[in-house]
Amino acid sequence: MTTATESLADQAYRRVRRMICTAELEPGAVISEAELCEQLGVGRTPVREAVRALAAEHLIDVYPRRGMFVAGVDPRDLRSISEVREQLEPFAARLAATRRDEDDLAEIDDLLGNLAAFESGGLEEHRAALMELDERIHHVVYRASHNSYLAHDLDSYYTHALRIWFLGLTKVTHLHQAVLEHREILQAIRDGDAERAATVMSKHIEGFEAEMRLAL
Amino acid sequence: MTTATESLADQAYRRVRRMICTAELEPGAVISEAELCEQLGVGRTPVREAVRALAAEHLIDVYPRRGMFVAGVDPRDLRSISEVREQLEPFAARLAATRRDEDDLAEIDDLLGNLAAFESGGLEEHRAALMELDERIHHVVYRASHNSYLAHDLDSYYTHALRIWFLGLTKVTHLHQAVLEHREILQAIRDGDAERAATVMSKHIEGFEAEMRLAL
DNA sequence: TGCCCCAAACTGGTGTACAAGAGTTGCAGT
DNA sequence: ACTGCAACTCTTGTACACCAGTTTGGGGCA
Repeated sequence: MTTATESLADQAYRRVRRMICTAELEPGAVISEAELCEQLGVGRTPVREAVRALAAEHLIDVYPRRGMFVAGVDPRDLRSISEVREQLEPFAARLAATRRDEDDLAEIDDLLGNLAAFESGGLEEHRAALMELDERIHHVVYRASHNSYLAHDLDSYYTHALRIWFLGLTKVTHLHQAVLEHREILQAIRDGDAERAATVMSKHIEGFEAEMRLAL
Repeated sequence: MTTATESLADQAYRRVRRMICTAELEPGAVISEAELCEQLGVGRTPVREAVRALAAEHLIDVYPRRGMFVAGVDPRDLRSISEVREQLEPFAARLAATRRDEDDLAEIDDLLGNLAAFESGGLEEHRAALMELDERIHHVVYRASHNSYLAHDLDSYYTHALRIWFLGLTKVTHLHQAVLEHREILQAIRDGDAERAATVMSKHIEGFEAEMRLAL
């Protein structure tokens, strides 16, 4: 073993971020360092580090000497986030279509296979699996863009989008259409069709915002 | 004083970031927590927090249990950063041209005045002042875009670009042209000419990358 | 003389104690 | 009954002590 034990701070960061973006910690909820400490079974330093990192991503609002709260999300935030994503996601898709290497293509083919399996079976009952698939698809695009700065930013935005998704998934319609779009994006990237990849990704992001706007 | 005492961690962050992007701390230099502690006169916690934040921005590479080093900068980084900036800066300029409010316009007029003063006088000897002006100009664009997420990301990229600028300013030519472009950008935003603002900003960013690529 | 191993020193990672500010609550005075 | 002040308590901010892992250099052995 290469002691692949990621630091407690990283673990804490991931767990808290997951709690926040799955709405297990609702917007406005108080974040108590002490509470997180015993909940995660670690000391204050890792918890503090995780919380600071989340604050830097605007997932937590910290009021010095008063308390820390899960950031609220209002339509303006949705608009701001979607605005940037509408620029960056299609751009990443365009880059991915021109730069994908063998590893990327292998991952893309694997994901296309998973998508096919989903399309034959029912969709609605596999919501969790579908969300995971969505995440994998977006991340392979980020990775295939071969621009680590872009990938990092898009990952951060994806987290925000995911949270909004969880908050507004009273009724998630158009799942089938979303799946189709994903397939089209992956195929375009695989085929090296940059323009089509960008166009479909653009529609995908815009559709997401429109749907979330209704649910919010 | 309104006891505007920002936390020691924030102060440390700013100071170290400045040290890095002015190349006072050269790429590859070791970052010693203990050394920074006595240098800044604060404890390890604020220093650690600052360093972690800088690591999150890719300005510092941290190898656990081995040491921390100022991140190197190679042409690939320049390309990656410029790629994203070429997307986001013109977009921000476009937004700014349509959303600027009274405060933004006041700041823009002030900056246009400063620019005029620079154009009449010599440029070369006021390098520091010109850089500060450049920073203020970019930041007013970010602010006028009225998208805090976009502004935050662009600020981070601006820091990287500034560092590259410092590293490669053996001979900074075309200063006059850069000043002209700045003026044109500000005027376009003031006039609400979104397309022109985006176009000029685009050229500005591309020109920056081309020049830095030569110097690197 | 060259190689290997062990130990010391330095690094960051973690936990905890203390300090300081903000909010709240209760008491006293009007 | 209401208002103002003061002390309390809960929060985060800071400093420091301790721990684990990595590096490195010196000494012993082949």
